[in-house]
Amino acid sequence: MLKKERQSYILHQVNLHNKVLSADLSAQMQVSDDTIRRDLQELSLNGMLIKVHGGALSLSFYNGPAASKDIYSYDKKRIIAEKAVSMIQNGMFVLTSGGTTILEMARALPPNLHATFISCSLNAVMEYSNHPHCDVIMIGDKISKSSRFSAGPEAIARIRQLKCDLCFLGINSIDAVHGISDNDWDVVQVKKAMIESAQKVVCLSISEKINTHQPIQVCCIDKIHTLITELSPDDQLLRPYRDAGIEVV
Amino acid sequence: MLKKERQSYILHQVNLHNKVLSADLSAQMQVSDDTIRRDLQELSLNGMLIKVHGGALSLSFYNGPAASKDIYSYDKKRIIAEKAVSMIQNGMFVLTSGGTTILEMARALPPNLHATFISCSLNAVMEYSNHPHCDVIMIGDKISKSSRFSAGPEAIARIRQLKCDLCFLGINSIDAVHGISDNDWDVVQVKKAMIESAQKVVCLSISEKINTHQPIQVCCIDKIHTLITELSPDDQLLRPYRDAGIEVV
DNA sequence: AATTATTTTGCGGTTTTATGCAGGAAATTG
DNA sequence: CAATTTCCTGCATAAAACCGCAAAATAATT
Repeated sequence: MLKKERQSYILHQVNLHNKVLSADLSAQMQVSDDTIRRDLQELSLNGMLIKVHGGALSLSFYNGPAASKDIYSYDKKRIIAEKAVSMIQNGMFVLTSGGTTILEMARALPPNLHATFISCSLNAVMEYSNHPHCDVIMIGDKISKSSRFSAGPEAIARIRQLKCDLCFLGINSIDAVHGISDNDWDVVQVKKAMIESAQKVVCLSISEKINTHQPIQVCCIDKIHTLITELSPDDQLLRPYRDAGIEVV
Repeated sequence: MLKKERQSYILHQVNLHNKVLSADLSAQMQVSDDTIRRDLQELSLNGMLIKVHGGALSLSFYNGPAASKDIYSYDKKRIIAEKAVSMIQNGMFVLTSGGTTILEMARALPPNLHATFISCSLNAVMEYSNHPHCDVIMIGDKISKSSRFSAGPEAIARIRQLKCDLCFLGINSIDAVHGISDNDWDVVQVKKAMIESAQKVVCLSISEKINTHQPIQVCCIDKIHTLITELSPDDQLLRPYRDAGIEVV
């Protein structure tokens, strides 16, 4: 097993479980404690994790999920949110995923809007339920803890019964070849169902995520009607998507 | 369990409850008193909390004026929560309502418990989802905004499909004649369904609510198996309930 | 291809850290 | 003020971290 390989496995484990024990790792990969210790040291030096006596902790353990980075992209998300809310009309049924961009949208809803929001995300539903007039429907199922999201066959079955006007997806990766992709199996299943249950699919993404891809495909690009980023609609980066017939806002 | 992990758990608990007892912590995490004491000492040195004889207080206790009022009934709810969690065994399926007493119970769950919690309450589900091992299932439906609760026929239908080991209800009123009653139609419908879907129904209530009633009946008293209050089980106030054959804890 | 340089790894011995335990001091409670 | 609980100090122990070195694996060079 290569050093790089080992370290990426360690990172994977640490981000998955929020912690790792040196002893576990050395047993799992059949290398000496010293090797693991040196790996953790190196990763810690590069700011990939936090080393502690006996093992290591993920960064999110201290700063909360990537605190500083989020504050940085807050403005961008705000711009996206403003563009998104302008698409929502009174009386509409709106299906949404979770994620920080969607939360920003939920906060940007005009107080006099009368619409119905449907979501699997605990955080999003919480936010929607602060709204004075909008109705909110929570889709239930087993909660996927990392993302605070109902995921499972029950949830998917419920979504399938719907046909909403709009579907807003906060996305992790989009790419003209691979379409939308993500790294969480459960989330992908739910998003797939949401896409099928809406007249119009709108993707929200900060420009950093444009032209990247992740292991699991959500859908190919022709299922998407609209793409919202913080950039100007005629930005060069968005050219491939305009050419593919997507409305870029 | 890593030292930092433990300390972060302590901090979490302190900020949640505004206070912690060393004895509770050492029991919950199965380490010696000394370890906890040293942790508290260290955290106190770093200004993360305020150490006092027997435990620690959150900083907001001194800084923020908010705390002291809550502390009074907090203690009662904490006692109730402790009694309630002791009824939960590994592997059980537990149906719960929402409300502050239930939230307190969710926070008091021992970290090593493995159980499945099912609820309609957004707040409760949020709290359960912080637990490292327990599974959490959200029942979905239209959100009743005032109480942040899924309520409606869909939710009731889902609950009807279950047969759980335990049902914990946080209740607003109980009375030997009228049984349990409440003042929110939607909440009552859901609670009714929950009662029918559990082997054992446990009511949690602070003593102030004993012998009071509200407009809408949830169920009559013989549906209840156990009543938990902050009082001693042989308190005079609870006599009528003991006589009615309810296990009073 | 052979050899040299560089990196990576494992091992023995030492130091540090984390934790529990025992006994006495201090604090809290009734 | 007596009894119980909690706190502190020092000590013991086991685990983890560290250090230096040599073997092994990899990469680079001739």
